[in-house]
Amino acid sequence: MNTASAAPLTRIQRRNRKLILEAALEVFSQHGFRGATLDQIAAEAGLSKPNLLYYFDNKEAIHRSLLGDLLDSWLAPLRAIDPDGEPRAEILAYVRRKIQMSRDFPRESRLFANEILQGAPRIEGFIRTELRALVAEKAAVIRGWAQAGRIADVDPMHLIFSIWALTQNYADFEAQMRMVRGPHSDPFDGAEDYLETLFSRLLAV
Amino acid sequence: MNTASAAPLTRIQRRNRKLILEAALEVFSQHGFRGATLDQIAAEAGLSKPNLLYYFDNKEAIHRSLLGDLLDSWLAPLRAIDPDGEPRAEILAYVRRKIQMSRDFPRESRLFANEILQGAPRIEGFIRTELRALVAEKAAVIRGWAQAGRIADVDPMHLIFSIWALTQNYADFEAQMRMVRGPHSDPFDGAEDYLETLFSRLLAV
DNA sequence: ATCATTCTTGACTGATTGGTCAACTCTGGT
DNA sequence: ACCAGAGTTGACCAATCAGTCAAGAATGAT
Repeated sequence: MNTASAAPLTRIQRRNRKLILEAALEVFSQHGFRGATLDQIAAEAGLSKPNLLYYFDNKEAIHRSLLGDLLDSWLAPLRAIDPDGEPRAEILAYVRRKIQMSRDFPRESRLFANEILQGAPRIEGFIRTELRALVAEKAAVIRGWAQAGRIADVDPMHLIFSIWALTQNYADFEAQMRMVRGPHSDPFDGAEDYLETLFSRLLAV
Repeated sequence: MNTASAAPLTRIQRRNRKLILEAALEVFSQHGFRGATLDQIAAEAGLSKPNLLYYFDNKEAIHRSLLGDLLDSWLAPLRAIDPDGEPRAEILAYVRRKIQMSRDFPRESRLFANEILQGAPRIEGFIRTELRALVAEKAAVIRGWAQAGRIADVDPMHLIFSIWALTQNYADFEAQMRMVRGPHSDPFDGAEDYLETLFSRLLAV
């Protein structure tokens, strides 16, 4: 039961791998890589620790598998920005996609945040190559829009970073928001409208 | 060498406590509470592990001491918002104070971020009481400004959260920004101007 | 110079960590 | 019903963890 082999997965393999990754996501996203333990993940998954290590080579392999799945879906919303689209609509749609990801996959967002806080040791390659290239490409698109006077003249890099910060914030700092706003509050309430207003006014010519 | 006693600190005590807290900040802010080890902190501080425990009761006492120092300075910039000041200037000054804190104390920001990501178990009390009360107070001030038509009509809660997200972002995700923007870049370059533009346009009536 | 106090640490402990292994049970094709 | 391979786990291991302790070294007031 090693890494990627050509053998087709059995029904049991599919079920247990999913159980493990689901449990690991819960634990890693809350405690980070070093703070998480295999015993905790095993307990959360309802499996024995040796059984975990039957499906994954070691602790890092589980973590790597989670990050791999995550990074794919992380690029998609940014990649979907259409250079030939209506500039303001494209950017606002990107904001909307990102905040929906924070709402639907908050633990994935926190897993990512934990990794960055630790200096991104395990995804440095991804960030320096794929993410960097994609950001450079889309920043050029946005710069073009600004120079053509179709949106306000803002620094594209800061714009992209601010979109990340504002959207992921709702997932990463959800605990704080709930505590500050009270027990019966949903941090996402009004978030989409607020961010649409914010970026609309920022980009208006 | 226990907790808070009335005894005055000696020269050696002051020096070593500072060494320990400095080292602990470095380690805790990168790995979180559970991911950090006393051996690591001891090595970073250049002291032996038993010596660490001569100055602090246990691992948690070191962490608590760091957070305690932090939370004091965390409230100050928000508290400084003057209800009788010029609304837009007050809010922009707050943004400026926050981003300067991110620039000057990035590790403190990451320590805080780590704590929130883990569900804020050790500062839940602080958030639910002091921070919550202060946020409610300042949100009321901002709401008053909006209703008086002195700034645009935005949700004060979302406004405050977005200021936190955008400013702390430069410290918490600094590693990612450096990797995306290249080796010779300073993430803070242009950040202050960008945020001033962003919030100016958001709040303009 | 004396000496009580403060400071320091090597050697330790029991608990927990990631990971192994041999023996076991279950599954599905025949 | 059989059985080869897939799946499972109790018992274990070495390493690391937070924390203890007794004994020694440095300090500073007299």
